[in-house]
Amino acid sequence: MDTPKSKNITIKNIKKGINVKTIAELANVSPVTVSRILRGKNKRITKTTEKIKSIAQQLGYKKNLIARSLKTGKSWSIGVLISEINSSFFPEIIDGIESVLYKKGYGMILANTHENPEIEAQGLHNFVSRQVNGIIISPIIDNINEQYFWELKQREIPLVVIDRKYPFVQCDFVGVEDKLGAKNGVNYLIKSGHIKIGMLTGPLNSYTGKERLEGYKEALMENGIEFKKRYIVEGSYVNLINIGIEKGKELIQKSPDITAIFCGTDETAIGVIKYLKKIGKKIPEDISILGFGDLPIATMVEPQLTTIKQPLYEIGKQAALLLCEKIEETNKNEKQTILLKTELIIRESTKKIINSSIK
Amino acid sequence: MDTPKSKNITIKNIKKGINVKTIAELANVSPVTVSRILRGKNKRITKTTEKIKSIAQQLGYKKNLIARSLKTGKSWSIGVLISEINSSFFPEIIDGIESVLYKKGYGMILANTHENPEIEAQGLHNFVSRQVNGIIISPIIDNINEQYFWELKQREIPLVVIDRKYPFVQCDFVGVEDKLGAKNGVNYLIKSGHIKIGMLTGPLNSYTGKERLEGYKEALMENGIEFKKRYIVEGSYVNLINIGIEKGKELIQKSPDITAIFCGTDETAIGVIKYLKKIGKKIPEDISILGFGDLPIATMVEPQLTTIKQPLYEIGKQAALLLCEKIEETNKNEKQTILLKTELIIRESTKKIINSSIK
DNA sequence: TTGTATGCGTTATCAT
DNA sequence: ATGATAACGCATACAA
Repeated sequence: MDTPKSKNITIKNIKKGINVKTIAELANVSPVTVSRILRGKNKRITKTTEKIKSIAQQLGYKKNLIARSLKTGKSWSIGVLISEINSSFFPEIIDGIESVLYKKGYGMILANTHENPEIEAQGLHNFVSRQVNGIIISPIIDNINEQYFWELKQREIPLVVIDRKYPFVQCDFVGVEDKLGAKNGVNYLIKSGHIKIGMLTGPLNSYTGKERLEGYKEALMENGIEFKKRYIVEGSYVNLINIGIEKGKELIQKSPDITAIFCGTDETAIGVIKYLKKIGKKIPEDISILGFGDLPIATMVEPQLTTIKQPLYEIGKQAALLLCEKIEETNKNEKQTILLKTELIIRESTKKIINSSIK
Repeated sequence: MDTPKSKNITIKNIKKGINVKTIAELANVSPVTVSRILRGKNKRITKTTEKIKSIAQQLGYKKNLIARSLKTGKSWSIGVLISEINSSFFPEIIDGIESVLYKKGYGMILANTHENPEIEAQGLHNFVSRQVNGIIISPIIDNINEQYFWELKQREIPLVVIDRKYPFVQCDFVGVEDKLGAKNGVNYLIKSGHIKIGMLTGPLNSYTGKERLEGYKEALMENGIEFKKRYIVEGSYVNLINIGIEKGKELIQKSPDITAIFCGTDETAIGVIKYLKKIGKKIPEDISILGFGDLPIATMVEPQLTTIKQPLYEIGKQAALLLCEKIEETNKNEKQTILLKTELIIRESTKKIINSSIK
């Protein structure tokens, strides 16, 4: 290895201030040459090539991505804005997102809105300030930050929306077939002999809440079953277990005749089961329970939950892939909607009934 | 509002290229003045102050944090490196971290090692490249990236380790009183009359796995109960439910006489319960089960889990606060270790026994 | 292949 | 309070 000729490089520089200039001085070449060689822009390997690589290695040189970003206009970072990291829903999506971004070399800046519109606005603002090359967002339910989407468009920052489709703006979207999934699930209940089927919906000001209710309605309609409002109770997406307990109670008291309940999420389903057990009902013997999501807990509880599986990891992966295509401009399509398939997972919380009045 | 005098600002500039220079030209001042005013460095409010703020507002100017970082040497970003985002453990910690960082104005760059040492090394490398001002890390179990810690020290990048203490390097650490928590839990079992207490440990090459086993041993010792190797089975930190089922079986077959099992995590506890139920055992009547963690699932399963609560959100919060102190140099202390208190949460999976041979 | 000149957007410094 | 100059670290364009 070369012993670099003594120059006026201070200890301090060696410890934390190693840059192309430092290396250039030590190697007696210009900074540009160092930059080129370290980026592999020179094809032939010469003495200088090796010398410079060796020095960089010894000094622990790491490229300054901030400086590179400023020069090249590409930050290699992606903003991910979700509503609640501390949930059983988003972490798997983030895992999927990160798996793609990591491979492509993008860094992920994560922010959490807690369903607060001001924080959402601030988060998007920060992303712009940080010059992100793209954004993945799961908008808050009461999406009132419409102007921000427009602004991102003006700045030509690609945006992919996940989970909750934004109703008023055309955008790239990745989600699941909420409506069809719900419909298939309820169809299964109907085929199992259930007619009086209750539903504990998600919040009906949310995309997924509405879609899943639609699916429920469609399944009833296609089977000639009348839709009754008293079989419906609206839930929310916070404090899910307790919502399940409360609203499950409300539903049963309003409509004690139901033989099955379709719940908008696995967690509310678990809450409902908790309540039903408490009042002495047996699941699925007395009442069948159908969840939505297939979260890990679905197999931990008893009875194990029959539910509609959402491919969370895949949502994240597809969203990140789509975003990268938009960034790299390899995908010139107009705004597109990717709906991933759901899958009905039949476990223990649902049961066929035979003595149905119609059957 | 001022109508800015017509200058040669193109539409394209207005859309995405608004910077201090653009605003300066429109306001007939120098870029420096714009910069100062937008940063609030001028105390007196003059016509120009308002004029510039108004123009910036109208044009949707957002500061370029990349450029500012390069100039000021402060990136306002923090790297967070964890082993598995898709778990019931880290998301809450991240929530705690983010709550602090958001308030202070730092962005969070998140990366996921999946317990892979190469990805961990790469992740730290990326953080350095991105000029992060600090790092929070939960190291992989077989921590072989020791040189990286040294390198970060050389670069004077503050580092806070969470959850898994790094054994060979002195570092700032935030975790919980694993040993004491485990000891208190096992003490509770002993006070409830249990003597033959099995343990399904975490991986014993991990800090937490070792500490919790230590706590178990100490509790036995202090109560004059002999430690028996055949009461111990080693688990891992992946695929936890199945590990619980498998290793629970192994433990019961090895030592059918045990009346209680202390599990290294809530999830393995749930796995163990699953297995025990399958072979017809009743919980807690036949065997008491004690978990560790108090994850949300602890109250969803049946019986609800008696467990040792780890304050996850608080771990994240304290780690972020400590990191910020180190960055802002308001905390000049040597490397410090913060151990948060655990809490024994008594629920339904444990029971007193009376016909103990000693009692 | 190598080097010179220049600029990315911002701010620190020094002067006015 | 304002402005002129320079610099952060890197990479592009052009010339040699």
